[in-house]
Amino acid sequence: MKLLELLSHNPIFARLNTLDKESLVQSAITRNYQKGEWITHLGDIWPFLFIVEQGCVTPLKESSERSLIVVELGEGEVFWGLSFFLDDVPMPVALVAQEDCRISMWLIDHIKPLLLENGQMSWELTRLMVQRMQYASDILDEFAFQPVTGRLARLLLDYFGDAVDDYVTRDMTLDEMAARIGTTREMVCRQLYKFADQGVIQINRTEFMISNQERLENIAGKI
Amino acid sequence: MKLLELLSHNPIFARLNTLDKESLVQSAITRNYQKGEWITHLGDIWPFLFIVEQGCVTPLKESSERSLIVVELGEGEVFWGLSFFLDDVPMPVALVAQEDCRISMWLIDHIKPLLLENGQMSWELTRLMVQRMQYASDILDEFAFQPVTGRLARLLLDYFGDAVDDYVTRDMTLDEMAARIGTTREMVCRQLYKFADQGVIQINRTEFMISNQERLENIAGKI
DNA sequence: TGGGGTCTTTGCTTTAACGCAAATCGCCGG
DNA sequence: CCGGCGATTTGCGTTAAAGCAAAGACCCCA
Repeated sequence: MKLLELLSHNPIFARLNTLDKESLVQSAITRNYQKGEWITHLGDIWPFLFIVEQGCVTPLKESSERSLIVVELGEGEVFWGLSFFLDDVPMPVALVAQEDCRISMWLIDHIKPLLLENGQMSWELTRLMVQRMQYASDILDEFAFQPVTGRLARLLLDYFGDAVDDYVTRDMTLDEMAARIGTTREMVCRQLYKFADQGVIQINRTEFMISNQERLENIAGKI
Repeated sequence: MKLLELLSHNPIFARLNTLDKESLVQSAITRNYQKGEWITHLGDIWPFLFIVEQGCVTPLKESSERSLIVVELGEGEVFWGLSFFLDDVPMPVALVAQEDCRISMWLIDHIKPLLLENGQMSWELTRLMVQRMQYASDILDEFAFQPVTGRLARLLLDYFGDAVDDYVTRDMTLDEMAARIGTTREMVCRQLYKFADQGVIQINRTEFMISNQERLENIAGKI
């Protein structure tokens, strides 16, 4: 989809008049990234707001040992570096291209005037932020109250939701699952086979299915 | 401090004209709460934005077993229920009066027109949200990457920062510390005495001091 | 001054999570 | 078809965290 069209479909930009939108298209810095490429690193001062034009970007947290995939940003989704809004605040996540992708980004100077002029745009941005907070809050809940078992159950439901009573290929590596729930590949593997022993899922080296969705939800939902 | 004065000192409301501010004071719902009283519960639909007039409010997360104190809101600080912005989204935290306190709150109808009219106000609200996100992100970092040891070290530094080489009374219970770092009172107690064994802090039943700040920061900072 | 209630401390036990290393499997290119 | 590479699986040992229970210590108030 073309950038102008993407903007028109995004709640934040949709209500802008055509002139403003076209001016945004003009001032956008558009870049392509290859799968696995780093768009920016954790700790960088990266004062941009961007929209994913194509592909998929994942913000991820990193420590010396492990990394944690926080979310996936697909086509049309908007994200920002904190220093877009607050001077000199470093990125709390790195941004990595999950697949080949293209993003368009802006510096504050091109966006702020629009926000100040346009109450509806500010309002929609605020709402997006509230949604993100809700999401972050859910993640924190899981880490604070749920053991690995529960977090993995939730991941399986979210990611393999259409594998209920139906084999699908395992298209996420153990390492990736581990990164999404904050543990190690070995733990994930063991826990998967423990689920299998309990009859909740069926699994082999390459395929996977959920055989007892209700029970899996039960394991995931004990918050 | 009087409500009007508080508004004038808060970045979000400061730039409003006097008339708008006075109208806000008029439309505010002001309530007093006693220490320990619940302002709202987790999961409630609570569509208010509020400012703390007096005292201290703590948002806290709860599961069946444990609770987690996320932050403290002191005089002049602003907070909101998610359903202030997004219909029917439940509270991700409960709100409890940490001390006797008074808060003034508004429904969306009294605030949204101001936000739409007043770009500067929207902008400041957005900035506040970004700050809160940064804070939330730090908390998540700790839970994802730091063991109890590290989280406790950080808490001691944040909360007893002025107890460096100087005894202070232990004015936070073990249960409260545990709730702030997501563990149990026994763990906190044991870990405190482990720190003492290592010479990092000194502690007895009623008093406490940090005897080796640098080392404590080192323990806290291994992210 | 004594008793109840709350908070702290500690020993013991159990469980969850982790780390390392070896074995195994599946796939891809030659 | 073979070899190699990366991903998966599993066994084993270790550490971190939690749970339970009992023993102290402190404070408040009658």
